[in-house]
Amino acid sequence: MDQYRKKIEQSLASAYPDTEIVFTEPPDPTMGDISIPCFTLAKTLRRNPSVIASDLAEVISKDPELHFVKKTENSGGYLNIFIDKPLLVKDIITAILSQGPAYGSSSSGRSARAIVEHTSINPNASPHVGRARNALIGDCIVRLLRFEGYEVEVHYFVNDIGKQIAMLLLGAMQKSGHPDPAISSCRSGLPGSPDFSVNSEGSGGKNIRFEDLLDIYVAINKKAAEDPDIEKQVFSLLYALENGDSQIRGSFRTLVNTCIDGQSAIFEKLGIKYDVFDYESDYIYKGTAAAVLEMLRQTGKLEEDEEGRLALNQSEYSLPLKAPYLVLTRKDKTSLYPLRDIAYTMDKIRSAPDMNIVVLGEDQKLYFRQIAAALDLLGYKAPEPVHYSFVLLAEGKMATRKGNVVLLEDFMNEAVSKATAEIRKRRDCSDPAAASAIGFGAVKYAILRASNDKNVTFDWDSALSFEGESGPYLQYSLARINSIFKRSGEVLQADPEKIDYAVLSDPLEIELAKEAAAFPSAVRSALKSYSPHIIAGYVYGLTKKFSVFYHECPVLNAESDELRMARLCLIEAVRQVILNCFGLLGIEPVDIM
RNA sequence: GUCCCAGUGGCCUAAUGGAUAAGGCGGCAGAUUCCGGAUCUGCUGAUGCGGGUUCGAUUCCUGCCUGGGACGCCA
Repeated sequence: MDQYRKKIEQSLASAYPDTEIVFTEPPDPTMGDISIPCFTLAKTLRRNPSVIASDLAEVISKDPELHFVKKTENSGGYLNIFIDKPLLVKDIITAILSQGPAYGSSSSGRSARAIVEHTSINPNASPHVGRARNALIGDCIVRLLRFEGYEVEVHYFVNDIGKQIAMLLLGAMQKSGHPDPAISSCRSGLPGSPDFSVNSEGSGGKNIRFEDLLDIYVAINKKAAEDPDIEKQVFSLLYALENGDSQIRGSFRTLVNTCIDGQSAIFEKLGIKYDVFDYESDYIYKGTAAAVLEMLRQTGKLEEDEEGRLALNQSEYSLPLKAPYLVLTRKDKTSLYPLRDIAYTMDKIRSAPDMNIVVLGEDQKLYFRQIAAALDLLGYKAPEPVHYSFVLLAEGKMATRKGNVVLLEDFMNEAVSKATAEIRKRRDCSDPAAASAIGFGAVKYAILRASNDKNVTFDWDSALSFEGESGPYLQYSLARINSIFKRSGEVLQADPEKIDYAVLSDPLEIELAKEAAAFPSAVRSALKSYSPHIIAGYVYGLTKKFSVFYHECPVLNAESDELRMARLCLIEAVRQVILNCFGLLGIEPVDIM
């Protein structure tokens, strides 16, 4: 459709220079394939829209280049254009089949380097479905960029330092039977305090399992709320960590890696992979955080408050803050998260200056503007943030530290066991591979279908629905296409170029082909706004049209051989586009469901 | 208090300022001698409230209401 629009645009441009032609699609296919609203033109040209439409029609009919235009209709200020159907269908199908897996890509990446940072969950527990939204959106963006030809490196920022992780470590030490006296003797927070590492032999950490972390984390947070001593112990741990206590450092790293391994195993099941794990603590050990602090000091905007904390004055950036400061250190000059984040982000920018994306929850919106301002002060162009809203529960918000969450893993397990049951119901057998693909497909679709900035209320029933607009519906449609080819016993011997597409005259066939042809523009708009839901919605629309076609237009039992071949080509093209969408969403095809 | 995001049938979701607001779930009524009924067909039913801009507003501006998020010592 794009190429037709372009040609029409060129043709009209010579007749109407300096006016922009806007194209839309008529609400009903019987009204045409392309439409030009003439109202804005009417205003600039000071003529009736209907007259303008007639004029445009005149120009179009006289241009031999526009032979593909079958007819035009003037409809209340809109000029509706009908494309020659056999030509249209042929163009669509041959384009899809010749480009195959690359169909829909405009290769805008051209091997340029890109970094996408996503997930970056605190390594304190198994991820809940809210965190999963970050990973799924991020992963889809990665897939879109790769589809467009970018050389993408996926980064995960491991927040392995800070109060919450120290809290978890403390909880782990207590849980693993670490003697309390050793902990209390550390309260002074002085370097050289007695050993309370958990990774050396004999003391706990090793036997802490990923599955236990959430309980430990919840328990210690509860305890801390009652006992102020806990916080003091936490700060001593942090002090020791920042000041190079290698055993403490080892304890942190062991615990954090237990968590990261557990988390990435879960995400890997969903097809989400990371290229680089960046450890936040390294920015302290390597001295980069300190170096950045020094750079900021050079700008003259770093101020020390009466308590001794260092904060960046951001008043010139007019951020909607109560006080325009970004606090970078505690009063003991240990770093706060923003400082480490700035140092880290600078690394990423140096590595991929042109395409640098970070996926962040909406709670980070203002914070990220502060980071961007700090980077700007240092002459760095901040990454492009992609924000998303939180997943809520019917009973309220999710909070890891309170323990009222739906874990992604539980969601995945429920979905897979439901898929297993459904398969047994239909085929009376077990098929673990298909069950996983179906269950995980349902999980991904359920999370990706809503636009990023919309709150999602998680509800088990609808999240686990395998009917209607769902992942399994998509896979089912594809399985049906595959099934037709399996039964046909022949793989398209005919050259798609030589098929007579004029036999595809049913409106359902033409609509299906046109829907398939809308894929490239869906990719463009998904990428433009970093919105996976556009792809999700698009592929659902395509499979929906296929289902209708499937019921009305028999392929294998078509009235004639010509029609049969043409329909086979059509569904082969549809299959290709569905597969390309699956590649973008990370949903696996299933042959037999 | 200030700032950001969202408000669409009973529930969930869609719609580059364009024509009759598109789907899913639920409910009701149907479809299988014929390529897979995880499907399809029909019915039911919606733009929070008030102004404004526009030939035209779910979309832009503005006031209010509701929900989510944020606003130097968490990350």
